[in-house]
Amino acid sequence: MSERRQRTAKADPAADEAIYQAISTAILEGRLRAGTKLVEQTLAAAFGVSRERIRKVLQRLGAERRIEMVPNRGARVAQPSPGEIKAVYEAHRVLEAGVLVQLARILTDDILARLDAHLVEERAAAARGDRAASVRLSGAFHLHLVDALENEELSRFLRDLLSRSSVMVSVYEPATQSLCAVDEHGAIVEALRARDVAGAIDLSRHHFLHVEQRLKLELPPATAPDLAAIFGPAPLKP
Amino acid sequence: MSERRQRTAKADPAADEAIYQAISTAILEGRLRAGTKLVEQTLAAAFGVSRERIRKVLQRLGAERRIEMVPNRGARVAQPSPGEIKAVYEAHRVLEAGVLVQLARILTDDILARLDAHLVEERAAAARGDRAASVRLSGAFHLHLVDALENEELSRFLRDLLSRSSVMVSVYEPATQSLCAVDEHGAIVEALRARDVAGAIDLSRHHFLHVEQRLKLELPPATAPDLAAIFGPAPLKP
DNA sequence: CGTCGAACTAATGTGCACATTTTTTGATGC
DNA sequence: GCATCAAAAAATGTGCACATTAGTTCGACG
Repeated sequence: MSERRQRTAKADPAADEAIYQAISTAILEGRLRAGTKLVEQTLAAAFGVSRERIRKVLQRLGAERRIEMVPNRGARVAQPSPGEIKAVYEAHRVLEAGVLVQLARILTDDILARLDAHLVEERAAAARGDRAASVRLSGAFHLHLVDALENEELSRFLRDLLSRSSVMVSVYEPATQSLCAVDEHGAIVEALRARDVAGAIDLSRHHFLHVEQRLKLELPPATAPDLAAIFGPAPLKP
Repeated sequence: MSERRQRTAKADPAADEAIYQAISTAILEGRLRAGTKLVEQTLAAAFGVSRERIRKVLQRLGAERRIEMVPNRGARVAQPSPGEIKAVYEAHRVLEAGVLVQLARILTDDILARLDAHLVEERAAAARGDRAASVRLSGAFHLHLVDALENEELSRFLRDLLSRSSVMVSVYEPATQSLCAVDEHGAIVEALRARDVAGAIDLSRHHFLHVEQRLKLELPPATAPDLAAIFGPAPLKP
């Protein structure tokens, strides 16, 4: 009960993850606007940890292209250009085409059943107007497609793309988040069930084009220097 | 000319890259066997830099899955299981299927001309028996396919897969590296020229299956603890 | 009055010392 | 002789101090 603080943080691996999640969801939910400077010392004070801890988290976010890091100039929340956004969506579209080709080869009733179950869930969320769940499940549908291949590499890549496109949606369409029409998802599953690969790819392609169209590609300057009190005075020790 | 060493390394960004390249190529060329422990202090002494520099490089290699990092237990050269290797090749195959679908849509004479030029180069290397060039150009062919889409995300992902599969080849087939038959590459280009997407995908698929078959999937235990004198006493300051 | 420049401030990069954890070695008891 | 445990040695993780560099402000000169 002495005032003596222990010198080291006892090597707590959960703290890193907690800080990562906090910043990550703050970016996702738009509480940290695109272009906002992320000052290490400020974040360290906000979370009540040392600067090195923050530094590692920022490096990880930088590797995931969620934030942009310039040597000697710090880190900023990524502000993807319309071209980069287009590239991410195109990459997703191209990948899913390959996934559909392979999926048609190994398709089992079990996989179809899981996709159907997901569609039921997704339609239910849409029916009761649960927008948050709809957005989440909409992304999960595409994740289900790759996960069915049971390939860690492909799943990881898609997760990476999804996390980045989520940020983009929050950047370019803060209020009304675009979500995939459930009919389009259902149509893709039906084409798969009929082993119609070309049809499924076409549906997937138009599906993504719809999503891209729905994004209004206008750049809000929005580099308002927010204070890092977004995370509260001491979010880790409430 | 004084003996006084400056305290900091002047923030030399090239040093990090040099160390990264040195370790990277050492893994690639098999001088660092799979499973070899990479001790920070030993590497720091070998390169004549501080331990933190090494630490950053190892973290980068770990993010690329070139080495395996376990908390509190250090880093080892990645020793991918046969399952992981299969996953990487499958991921490459699935991705290339999607690439071929898109490539057929946007195909121009210019792209075909560049692919033809590459095939000429590749055949020349094979004809003169230049094994090293053949291996390099063989990987470059697949890189040319994605690069034709001019999508940074897809190119990055393929580069990642290629660097990992290169390691695997050096692990599982140290002496006679398998290389893609140039005829198969040429056949893919011909199918593309005829806009035969299904045919191109089939050719690509069988092409990868051939490569996979050529890899003898036997695990050499090979965790011989090599000394880090592989890099010489002071490779950065010869 | 505007512009260039130098000092000042603030933020990032890095080496170092120390704590913690893991691994090895040696000794003792069964 | 082998297994178990403890102590030592080694290796990793982390906070801190300081150097370096970008950004800012104030002053002087054209």
